[in-house]
Amino acid sequence: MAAGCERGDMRDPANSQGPVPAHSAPADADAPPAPSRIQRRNRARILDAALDVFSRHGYRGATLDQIAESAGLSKPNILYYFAGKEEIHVTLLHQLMDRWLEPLRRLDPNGAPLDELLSYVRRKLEMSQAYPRESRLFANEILQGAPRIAPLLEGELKPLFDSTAAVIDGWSRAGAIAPVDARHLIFSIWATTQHYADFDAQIGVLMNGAPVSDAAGAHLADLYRKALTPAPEPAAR
Amino acid sequence: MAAGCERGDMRDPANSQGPVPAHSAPADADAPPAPSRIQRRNRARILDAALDVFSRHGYRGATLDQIAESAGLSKPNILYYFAGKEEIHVTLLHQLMDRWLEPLRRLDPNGAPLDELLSYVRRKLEMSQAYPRESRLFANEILQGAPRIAPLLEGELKPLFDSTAAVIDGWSRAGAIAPVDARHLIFSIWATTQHYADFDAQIGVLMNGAPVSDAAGAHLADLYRKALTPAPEPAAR
DNA sequence: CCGTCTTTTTACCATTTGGTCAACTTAACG
DNA sequence: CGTTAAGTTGACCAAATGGTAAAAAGACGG
Repeated sequence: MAAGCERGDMRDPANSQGPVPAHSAPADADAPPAPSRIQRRNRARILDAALDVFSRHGYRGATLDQIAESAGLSKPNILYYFAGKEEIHVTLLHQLMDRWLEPLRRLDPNGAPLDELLSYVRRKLEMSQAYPRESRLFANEILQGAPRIAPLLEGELKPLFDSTAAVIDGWSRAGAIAPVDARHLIFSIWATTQHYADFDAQIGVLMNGAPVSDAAGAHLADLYRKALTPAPEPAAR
Repeated sequence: MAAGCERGDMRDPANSQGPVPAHSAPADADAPPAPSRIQRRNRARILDAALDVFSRHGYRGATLDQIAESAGLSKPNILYYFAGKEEIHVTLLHQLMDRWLEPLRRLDPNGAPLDELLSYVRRKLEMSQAYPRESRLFANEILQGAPRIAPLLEGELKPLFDSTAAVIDGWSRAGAIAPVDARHLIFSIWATTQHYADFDAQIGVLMNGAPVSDAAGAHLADLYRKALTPAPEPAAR
């Protein structure tokens, strides 16, 4: 037990390198004393290296030595910045969740329903392609039963999921889009977009490594436009 | 260098417990001498336990001790039946690939295009729900860059993928289904169906653990029927 | 009941891994 | 420049892990 407790020690897994109050004036009482330039640089290096390693090998398969080498720091030095392996992982998951929810947050309940949903699909796909490591990190965590991210799913993702589903249900009932199961629609969007990041190795084999991005976007736009465009008047036959 | 080499030693990672030639008559020269009842039982136990553990923790995260305990055997006993951790994993991947390709093989080029594709979706979803551990095992392996399954992807999956895509392209060009990018359609089907197994932990949180199977099937049938039903005559209007 | 072959277990081992510690080096700043 | 705090490192540990050796315990035909 005991835990050394005399480290660089900027606990708080949530913050990462987000904008820290630069003004040192008002002295935020108990707030950690503003990370130095070196702290910011090294924490960023570590998190970047850890993202590489965790996203490729999962939590248990990743080692501190790998992270250290990839970050260009010694292992004890890494443990000077983070209390342990788990804290690094949790920090990454917090960062991730923020970025991950952004496309969903930007879905505007007052926008044009079909446009909003198709834009959401596009943003989600772009995000998967721009941040494949984050996507794989998330997939790894969920595959393993979400042991460390479950609270975030419950506390952050679920409320947003529920409210978005409610919006889509509203659109659906109003006839602005075709009748759909909003929740399963969202699952489908997540599945199809993240697939390009998570199953990248498989796609590489099957497509002979040819780039895939444009065709994927076109295909998904087509798929969801057809699924969501409301049927015209059920009149004639 | 060395390698004990005096074990129960039924190498050949491909076979697993498939039907072994029961007739001991013709003496297949170099074939292993037909596994005993105990061998079959214990190998099956080990593979089942290993499937549990590997599918939850990935290759590197799984330990022989976990597998041993879950199988109800001692660790050395497990190594009596398999040459090492990797051989167990590879054996599972071979089994998996067989089962995994079955729904795709059953897609009939001479059937009714729309029915064939919708049946394929249904079978794939049923398979994901009946064998979630296999789905997760596969996802884990691909997420990690397919280090051990790449040859199987190239040798078994890819030919089937290519020929199926060609069939679908044919249907599409003939106007029997709507115009689609066959390869990305297949990716979408894989993504949406396997999502229910692989992201089960997330879905559990978001759906409050309520059963999901029927709604998922209905939603996917609807999604792909809309995507694939050919547009009627572009005549009137 | 015996001898033989298969199966199982009881110790081990070498390596890896997450983590600690005390000493050393480098900024920061008056 | 010198002092103090921040940052870094080599040397260690204890536990876990994949794997081995050899003896013990069954299974089984004769």
